[in-house]
This record gives sequence, C-alpha cells and structure tokens, in this order.
Amino acid sequence: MRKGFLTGHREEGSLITQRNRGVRVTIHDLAKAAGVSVSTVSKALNDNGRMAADTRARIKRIAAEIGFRPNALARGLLSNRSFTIGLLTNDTYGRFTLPVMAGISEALVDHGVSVFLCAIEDDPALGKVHVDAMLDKQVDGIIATGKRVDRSLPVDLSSLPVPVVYAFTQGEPDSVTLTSDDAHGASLATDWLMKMGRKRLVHITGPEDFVSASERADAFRKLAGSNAPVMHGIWAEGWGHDAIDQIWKGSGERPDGIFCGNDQIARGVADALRERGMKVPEDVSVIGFDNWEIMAAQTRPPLTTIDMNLKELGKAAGLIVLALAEGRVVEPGLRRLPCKLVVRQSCGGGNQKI
Amino acid sequence: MRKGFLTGHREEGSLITQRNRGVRVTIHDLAKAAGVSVSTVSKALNDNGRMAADTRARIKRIAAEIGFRPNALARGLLSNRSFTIGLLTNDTYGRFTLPVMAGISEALVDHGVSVFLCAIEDDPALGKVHVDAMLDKQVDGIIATGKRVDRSLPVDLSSLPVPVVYAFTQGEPDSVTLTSDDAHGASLATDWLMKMGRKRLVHITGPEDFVSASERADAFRKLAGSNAPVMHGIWAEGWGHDAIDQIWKGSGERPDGIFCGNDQIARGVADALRERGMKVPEDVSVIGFDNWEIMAAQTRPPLTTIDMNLKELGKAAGLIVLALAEGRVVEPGLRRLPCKLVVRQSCGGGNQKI
DNA sequence: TTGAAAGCGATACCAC
DNA sequence: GTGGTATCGCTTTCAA
Repeated sequence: MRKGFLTGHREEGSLITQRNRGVRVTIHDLAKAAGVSVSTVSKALNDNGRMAADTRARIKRIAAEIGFRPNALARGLLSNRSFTIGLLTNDTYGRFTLPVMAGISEALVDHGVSVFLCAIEDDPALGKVHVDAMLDKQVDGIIATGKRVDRSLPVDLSSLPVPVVYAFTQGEPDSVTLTSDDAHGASLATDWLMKMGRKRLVHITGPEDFVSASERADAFRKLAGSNAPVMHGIWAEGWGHDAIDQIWKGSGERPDGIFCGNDQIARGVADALRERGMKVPEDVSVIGFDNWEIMAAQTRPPLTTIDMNLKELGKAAGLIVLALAEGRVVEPGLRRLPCKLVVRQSCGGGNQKI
Repeated sequence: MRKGFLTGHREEGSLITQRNRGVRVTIHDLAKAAGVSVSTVSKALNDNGRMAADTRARIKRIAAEIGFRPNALARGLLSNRSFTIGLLTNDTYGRFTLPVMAGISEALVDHGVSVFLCAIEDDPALGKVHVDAMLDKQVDGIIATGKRVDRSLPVDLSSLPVPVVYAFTQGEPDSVTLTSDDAHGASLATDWLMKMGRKRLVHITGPEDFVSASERADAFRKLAGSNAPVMHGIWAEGWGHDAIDQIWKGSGERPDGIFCGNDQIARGVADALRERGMKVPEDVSVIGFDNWEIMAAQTRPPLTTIDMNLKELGKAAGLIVLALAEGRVVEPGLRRLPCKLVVRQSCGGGNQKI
C-alpha cells in the first residue's frame, strides 16, 4: 500500500483533519492552496518522483491543515484496487463469524482495507445478489465463512475475477481454506482430562455427520482408548442433560472425565451432574469446546474448554486475501490452525502446569 | 436507484452472467460488441434518452450475454454516490449489533447498498481510523450502533460530510436516533404477568445507572404499584441467583411473578427457583427481556420474554440513512420503536389471548 | 524540480 | 435516434 502519507496506521491521530471534516477537499483544492499543480501534489503525498524535500513537506503540511484525504473511488478506478474485501457468511448468530470478522478487520484495517459484511442466510439468490454487488464495487477479494467446515455456502464462488479464501466453510478444491484443527483441539482436551488423573473418559458431542464431530471423536479415541464411549447427539444444552441421564440410568460404569463437543453441551452436562449430586470438578471433570465466553464463564463452575482461535483464523484469512489481491503467491490447500486450552474450573487443576 | 437494468432485485438470477464471471467486461467492450458507442450503451442500460426500442433491447441482451456489470467505482466517482454505508459498533459479542446489522442489510441490499462493518471496541483511535477509511471510500452514510442507549461511541461523528443515524447508542443532539421503547417493553412484560394472575411482582434488573434499566423500572412500577420492589444488580446470570437468594433469605413476602431485566438474569432466576423447589411457571412466573434466542430457548422452561425488534430497528435505520443520503428530509430526534411479547413457557398461559 | 496531458469507467449534455 | 466530448478525482508518463 502507499507509504508516507495518511495511511491506516493508528498513531497519526491528527487533530487537524477533524477541523474540516464537514467538507470534502479534493486534490485540486489542495494544489491551489499550495500553489502547485495536482501532479506535484500527488507525487508529494505518495513519496513518488524526485522533488525538493521542503516542497514535499510543505504540501504534506498543507494537506493535513486543510484536511485533505484522497478519494478512494478515484484512486481505485485507476489502480484497480479498492482496498475493500467482502465477507460472506451464513452464520446468523455470529458465534463463529464475529470472532473471525474481528480478526479479519483487525488484520486489515492498518492496511487501509475495509470489509463488507454480507449475511446470506442460506439463500442462494440472496448470495448471488451480494456477490454481484461486491464485484460491482470491485472488492479486492472475498472471504467466505460459515458455521460448518463440511458444508459450502449456497453460492458459486468459482471463477470469480477476485481471489477467494474460505474460513470455517468448505472451499473449492484448489482454493485456500482455513479451519481450526479439530483433532488437535480434541487431543488437548482429552490430554488435559488425563493429566487431571481421570481414567473413565466419555465424549458427548454433536451429530456424527459433522466432520468436526467425527474428527474430534477419532482424536479422543486415539488417546482415551478405542473403546472409550462416544455419544453423538445434537449441539444443544438439552443433549448434555439427556446424555447424563442415559449414562446414569444405564448399568455401565460412570465416567469421571467428560469431554463435550461444545460449551452448550458441557453446560448441560455440568448442570445435570450437579442435579445428581455429583461435584464438578471434584467427582467429575468436564471440559467443553469453543470457549464461547458467555456460556463458558456463566456455567457453574466456569468451564475449562478449547478455544479454536477463531480470531487468529480471521487474521490469517485477512492477510491471505490481501496477499492474493496483491498478486503474491499463496499455496492453496487446507490449513488447520491449532487450538488452545483455556483453563477455568470445571476440570480442576487450574494452577497445575500444562 | 437506477431502474431497468441489473438492479439488486433478487428475481433476476441470470445464469448468463455466471458464464463470464471470471473477466471484467467494461462498457467499452460492450459498445464494441454491440457495434454502438459507449454513450448509446449507457443510455440503453439506464433507460435514459430516446432510442429505438429494439436497439435498447439488443444492447441489454448483449450486455447480459457477455456478463457486463458497470463498475461501481466509476459510477460513484461521477454521481457522488457509492451505494455503500458504514456500520460502526462497539458491541463485541454482537448480541445487539447482529440483528440490527441483519435488518440494515436486508433493507438495503435491494437498493444496491452494501455495508461496511467496523468494530471499534472502545478505542477512539481505532474508531477514527475506521471513520476516516469509510469517508475516504465515500460512504453515503454511517450508522452508529452500540450496546447501550445512554452512552455514545468513542468517536466524533458530528459535522461529517455524510449523514449519520444512531441506533441503540446515544447520538448527537440534532440527529436521528433510533432505540427500542423500553417503557413499552416493560409494560408489556408487567402486564403479561398481571394477566397471568400474578399479584406479588418483583423486578430484578441491571445497574440503576443504565437508562434502559431505570426506564423499565419506572414503567414496571407504574403498573405493578409504586412500591413494587425493584432490585438493581448486574446484567448477569449470577445476579439472578443472588437476587433470589436475597429474597428467599429475607423475611419479606415472596413474589409470584418476576420480571427480569434481561434473559441472562431470567435464566439465573429460573434456575435458582428450581433449586429451591419452586416450579416455574406453576408457582412463579418469570419473564425475561431481549429474546436472546439461544438463552431464552435453552432455559428450563423456555423463557417468555420481550423482543426489542432489533431487526426492524435496523431496517428503519437503513432506510433512514438511505433517505438522508438521497437528500430527502427526515425529521431529527429520538424515535422509540415498540417491543413485542414472545410467549414461551416460563409464565404459563401460552395459549391464552393476549 | 515541476507541470501538462492522457486515461481509469461511466454518465450527461449537446450536436448531428 | 445516435455519437462525440467533457467530467468526476486521482495517478502517471513525458516534456519543459
């Protein structure tokens, strides 16, 4: 991106430009004010060409004084870069999209790139309208994101004139796709339960046909033993209750460590255990998945859980589209980003070394 | 907005443009392909000027065939309209912002307007960077939204060269500000409890210094009686527990109807009641506020609650910035939008007439 | 070292 | 009816 003049860097909180916020001042006005030609102004501000250092400085000063900011539309028309990207999502609750979005925005704002948010529900027509609108506006790239890694958005993103990066949703074969490493996350969780001294582990999770569920289950079994029980249900609190119900009604041995497929299930499990007089974490350790702050922190006791680093994933996605937009080469393929363990109280061992 | 040719309307899912998605075709290419001049093409597509009906039709057909879509940057440069607006928010969890955003987007997508989402946390510097970036990109307007009606965003939005609408956050004196009608919502809730035959009402809510809390409390007292107890605490589940604790430990009479300031508190209350052997809704009716789906639906029993119609609020905000951007006159001031009651099971009376 | 002029893609006015 | 031309705000040769 352009250097030297008003970039997106946060340090330059010039108070001066505030003053003239109400009016749009063009490079023409600035040229007149500085008594030079527009081309000189342009070069001065962009640190291009050769020119007297003091002329350059003077122009920059006057630019700041009168609050000049170049028109990005005009700039984009010429450069074929709009410094704009589009974020397509079908995640209505934003549980996954928001952190991703925050990461993207954070990574790109300092590069002067803004993000169009397009919520397309699961409506192909709506998706097309949004994609077309973004292309019309000459976005430099598109990030597609969803709530499920094994489903794709209801829009055809192949052969667009701009690069597309997929985050947390299924991408085209030869595209860049980012996802969190479910197996890694599940290993972290299982491992932590074992480190807490738990022997009888159970995994209570979502539907088997979710790839993320089955990958986590596989990783769980790899550590906990191939016949450690895995219970598939739905991704809801109620399923946590039901699962505990089943286990406690059954004749099998009762677990002392439970790895839940998400924080909602974990909350249901924790509540159900408490209602049965079991103490968490004294009698049973419970670990969740997602680190959905508002759920994990409100559970009694607060949930130890796995964080998928969605914000980092967003940052990575942002930087990758940016690279792609700038013509840099990026190796296509699926990238799995590591998860991290967040220790609260539902497993015990808060101050133990990991 | 422009009529006749490729507008944002969803019906025209032209399969043809799909074909040429990979290339950007300019009006020049199209003119050449049609054997006419660019000005003729422009008039044909925009239904301007007088011209042979068949020429117009032919040009439109060819345009669709080769997948021509006008460059919005060029268009915007000339018209001073970018068909883009900015949404500024400091609501990190998106609980309030997401529905508002969905409403805005839904209202505007058919007008060809896209939305920049700018999450500024509570960082003034970051806010300024985002505002400047949006202004550079010539947004037609800005919607500022937050999580609290009585606090403003940490950015100075006065005297911007574009219209600003405030939604769910405090606005400049002479601006348009939208908010939900807290008093109305509280009345709906209190009224519903009374309709359920409840006599001993209590209001458990957030901090008194939140205007929304105090307005709701006032409305509550107006219906429930001026000495109906109002308990101020924090907006969290834990406070629901604590409040019930206080009441049950105290010597005062116990309520049979509880109006909670939000769904989290309501959930805490419902849980706490259940733990004390009280049945909801048989013994006590509990009503929440926010209709935060994932919380309200997962509570046992599912919460009857007040919906602030945030999506409608977003739609209204979108249409208002649009009007303002088009130079139409909009009366400034604070507009309170009505709430609605959402009946689930925590109050009883699900099938009773409202 | 500086400035004039062409051009990015589209629209609108005014000739023809 | 149709097409040339100026224009929007900016960048970039190329002359001076």
